[in-house]
Amino acid sequence: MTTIGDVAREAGVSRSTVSSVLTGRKFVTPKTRQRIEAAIEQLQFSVNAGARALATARTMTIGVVVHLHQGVFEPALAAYLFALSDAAREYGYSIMLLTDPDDVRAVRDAIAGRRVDGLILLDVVDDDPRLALIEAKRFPATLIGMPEQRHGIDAVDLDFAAAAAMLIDHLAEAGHTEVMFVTWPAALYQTGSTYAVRFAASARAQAAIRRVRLLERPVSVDPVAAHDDLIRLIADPGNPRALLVHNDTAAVVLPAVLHELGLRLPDDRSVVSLHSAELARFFTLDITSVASEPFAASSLAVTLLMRRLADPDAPAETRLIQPSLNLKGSAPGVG
Amino acid sequence: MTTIGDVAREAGVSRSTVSSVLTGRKFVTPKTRQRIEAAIEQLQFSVNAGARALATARTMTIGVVVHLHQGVFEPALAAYLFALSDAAREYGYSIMLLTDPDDVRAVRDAIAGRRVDGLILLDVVDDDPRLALIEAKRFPATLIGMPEQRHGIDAVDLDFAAAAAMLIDHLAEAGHTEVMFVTWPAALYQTGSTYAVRFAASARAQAAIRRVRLLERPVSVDPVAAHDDLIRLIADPGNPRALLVHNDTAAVVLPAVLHELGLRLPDDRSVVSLHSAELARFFTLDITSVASEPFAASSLAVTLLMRRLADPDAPAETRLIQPSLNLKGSAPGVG
DNA sequence: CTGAAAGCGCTTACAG
DNA sequence: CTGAAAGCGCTTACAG
Repeated sequence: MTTIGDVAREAGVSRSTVSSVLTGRKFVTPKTRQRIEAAIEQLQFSVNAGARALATARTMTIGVVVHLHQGVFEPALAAYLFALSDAAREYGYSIMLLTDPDDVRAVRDAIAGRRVDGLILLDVVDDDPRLALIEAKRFPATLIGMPEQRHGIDAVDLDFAAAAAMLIDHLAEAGHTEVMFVTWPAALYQTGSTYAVRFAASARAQAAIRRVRLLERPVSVDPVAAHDDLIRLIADPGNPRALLVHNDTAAVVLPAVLHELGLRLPDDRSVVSLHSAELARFFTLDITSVASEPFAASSLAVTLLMRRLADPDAPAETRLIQPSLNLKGSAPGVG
Repeated sequence: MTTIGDVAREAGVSRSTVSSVLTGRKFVTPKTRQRIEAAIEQLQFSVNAGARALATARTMTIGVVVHLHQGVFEPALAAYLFALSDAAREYGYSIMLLTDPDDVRAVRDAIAGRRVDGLILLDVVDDDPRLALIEAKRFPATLIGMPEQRHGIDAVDLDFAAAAAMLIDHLAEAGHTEVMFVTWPAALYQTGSTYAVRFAASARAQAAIRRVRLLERPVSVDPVAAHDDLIRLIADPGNPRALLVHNDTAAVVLPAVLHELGLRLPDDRSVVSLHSAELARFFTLDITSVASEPFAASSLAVTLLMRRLADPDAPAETRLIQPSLNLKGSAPGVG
């Protein structure tokens, strides 16, 4: 491999001068600069990122911690990863994937090994043990998710509370007084998955305000089991004909279930849902919904992290992304 | 941050001795080893991965190049990324995501910057310009995909030719003499996406052997457009009632299309498909199929790369993963 | 404006 | 078995 020393020799200057043109942080006369650039070109030189990282104490990489705990809808994650990588590249940063199933260890090792300048955490839960660790080390990080206790860490997320309220309103305005709330499995709420918890709490509150009776019905995230759950729930004449869905698998499986039961939207059932727009695209879901915003959330998360890297002492920021309602024909009528 | 020097001082030994216990490549007497380990524990020391990388010339990270070109079914990629990350971790390696839309630059920069020890390329195409680059630099890499010209680079992939033959056989044995081959958009074949090309070529060859007439019909990868394409194709009475599908979007959209047309499997149509098992799970696709094997392919790719890192001069390996037929009720009858 | 020197935090021959 | 020294490829004060 050719090093900065080779370039210096070729250009007949010192290594520091080469470094100056590399970093662009010092003025170099056009003449010698050109000689150096020619040498770089000729030797096909490119700086060793690791060596630079050691010298500058900046790795120019961001660790993305993905904890594939139960109930996470894996296909939706790709959108976040690509969006994060694209956003990071805008700032010259790369993404390192941190997928150790022991998520605390993933964070501890990443910080200890100094392989990344900062962390972005996906799937944050309430009482997330990783947060105290990050806080203690004062390590730059931003959360995608909004736990109750943020430990002074920057966080960004869709405003799930607003989303739930919007969807309840939509059903209420269509005249529904009873709604079946298709939820994630109970386990997900118990782990304290922040978006699930916030969405549910807000749905309940808004339902109370709108005098809508809300019947909560958990559905599996395993597609086959979800299918069976939904068949049972929807076929049960005792259950409301309006559905509020917050469960990606259920949203995906729902069209097939309705088909099997010979039901049509919005004539036989009214459905509103919260799911990712990408998902809706691929599954051609024709359901009035609020879309989660992987792209917006990811790019905002990177922005916050960059700000944090620039100013470690800035006050912690919390940013909620405003949801928007995506109207389809799945819920205009009264069930 | 605490360094190896702090540990050495604390334990009353030299830095090299600390390093010896860290790397485990030299014998250290149990007594001093214990002192050192105690110091490490007490100071919460952890080696700086970047510094080690510089000293050893091994970064312990693998670059995964993902080129999101048109026609790639994004949700399926997550499975590969997680599988790669898990497999890499088994060997102590991490994954760096390389998503520069300029895929040649992605590879060039990764190699030049020495940020990774090796590369894994997803979505390799025929005449892939990245391959010559890798070959020229003799950089360790393995392809997930099987281009005609492998440039001496290790490669692993599902045996798409065998898969196509299996599926054609299945339809032929059910008595079909005409099959509509639902393909990817023409553009994907033109870019030379190796799996698409190999699958199609083998499907044609096997169809000829089995005296099956194959009508190739491209379908969009955009869900909405795919839906319309399929409605049109399937509703056309001139088209065969047996379908061979190689297009993830089409496979996903198909159930809804059949539903809309009031058609049932296998009574009205026979369908076989090639798509990922993960996809089938999430979409509850009930279609006789050959599954692509993201997990097997990823873990084999990492294994090959590790072998390559250990022995840069080993002859190039090419590994095809044998597909298996996953029988569902979608195609037993004669259409 | 340019260069010599020290340093980033490790590892690895090489002496002893 | 342990330590002093050199080196990995950079950057960055500091002189000049």
